Amino acid sequence: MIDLRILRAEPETVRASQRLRGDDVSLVDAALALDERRRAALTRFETLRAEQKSIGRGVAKAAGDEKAALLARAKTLADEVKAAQADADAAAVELDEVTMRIGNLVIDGVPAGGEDDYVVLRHVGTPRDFAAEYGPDFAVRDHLDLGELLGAIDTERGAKVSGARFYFLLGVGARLELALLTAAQNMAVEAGFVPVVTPTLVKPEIMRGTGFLGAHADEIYRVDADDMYLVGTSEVALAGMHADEILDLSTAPRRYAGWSTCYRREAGSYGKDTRGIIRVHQFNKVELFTYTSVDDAEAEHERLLALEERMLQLVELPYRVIDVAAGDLGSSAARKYDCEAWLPSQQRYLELTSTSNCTTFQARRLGIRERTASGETRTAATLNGTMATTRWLVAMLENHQQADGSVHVPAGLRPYLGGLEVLTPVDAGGRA
RNA sequence: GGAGGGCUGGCUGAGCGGCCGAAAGCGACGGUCUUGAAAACCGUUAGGGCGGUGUCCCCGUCCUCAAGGGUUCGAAUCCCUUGCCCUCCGCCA
Repeated sequence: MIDLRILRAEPETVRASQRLRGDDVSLVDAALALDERRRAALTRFETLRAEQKSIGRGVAKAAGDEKAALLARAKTLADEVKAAQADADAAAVELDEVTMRIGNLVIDGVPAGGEDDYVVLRHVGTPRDFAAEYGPDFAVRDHLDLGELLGAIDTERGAKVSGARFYFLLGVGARLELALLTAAQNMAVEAGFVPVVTPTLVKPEIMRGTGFLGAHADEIYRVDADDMYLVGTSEVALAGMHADEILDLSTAPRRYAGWSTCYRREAGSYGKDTRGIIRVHQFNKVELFTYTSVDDAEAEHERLLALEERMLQLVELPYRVIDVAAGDLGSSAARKYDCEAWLPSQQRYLELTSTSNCTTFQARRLGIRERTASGETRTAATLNGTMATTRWLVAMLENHQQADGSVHVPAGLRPYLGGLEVLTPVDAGGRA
């Protein structure tokens, strides 16, 4: 939710942001008009209510005729107050409906446009030239071929048990995922993040508060019998953790590294990435989440990005960093950086991390505030970023494959795999 | 699943339907005392909306005692509904 005070004080800033996002600019003026109406209705109600309270106090002290007269006046006032309150409430609801549809204020420098208008900030690492290494006839294996050779991924049985977009990770697949996530959480802990294992079922108000019931409502699994939602990321639980709290962020931000399973319906992506485990209904993720003061938010965003990049470098993946365009930010983010790893089998980049600076947008709706040094309260800023996910296995298998179908294990992960240096194909028996 | 109990300020915990946004204690913060600290003593201490003058300090007013309805001139206090928490029993792990 955007700040109404900014909307009133600098409507042109908000309009410009809406324009950059390609969103409806007229919402700004609609909100301003409704705000005007709401404040007028509120003043009317308050005036009447103040009189009612004052007369009410008089009733208690008065007696006889005087009391009767006051009671008569109070009776008519009671109805007027009730009506005025209904007016003010209705105006507030209408205003809320409109302001909820306005996206977060985009930060200066974010590229305009939609999904394809991102700006590439840098490339790190170099994609391998398999033809040069193994000869022109070498056929690059995709992650599913490799995963099956290694006895690491079984999508057929995943489908048998749970349907399309489900899978089993087994053998070195299971070990590799645990190694990756453990390494990620350890790196985050060393950087000062508190490790957390979060709930994955949350109440409606938390899901709504984090903004995931808006445009992305179709993506979310709902457990009907209990009116709960399965989270698509631990960001939901981590943001909800301090809802309606006033935090002391004066000495340091609150930093968490949440480990959770994530669930996504992938409604709307029929036929897209259907092979393997690129796009699945269930996966695991270590997510960075920071509560900080709004002044520090942009610097923290750079820190999160730097940590993500360190993790990508630990597992030796070639990647690029993009500054996501305004129209592709989603309503909460004021800026978003994605890291995309090279995917040899498809000759394209695949998103592995995404870090968003939500400034005060998410925190305002969740009632997350901080106590400033001068003792005042103000809305905190929240940021999140991906430290590692199951999807990383896709890029790791493909980029680290060798001619015989074995897969090189990055040195940084070996401590988590008992020193294992190479994942080697199993014979047919390994899968059966 | 069955039976009870309960939701009040950072915490504990009072609160006859009418100066109750709320006693008291703890904690926190400031001060006195002290070489310093502790103790003691004094003081301050919920959040938010709107308006005003002001604009690094205030003033007025309204809302909030789990949420939403209702009764009443007036609700933290009475009634209803919902949610959540706790205890005991049963069942399952």
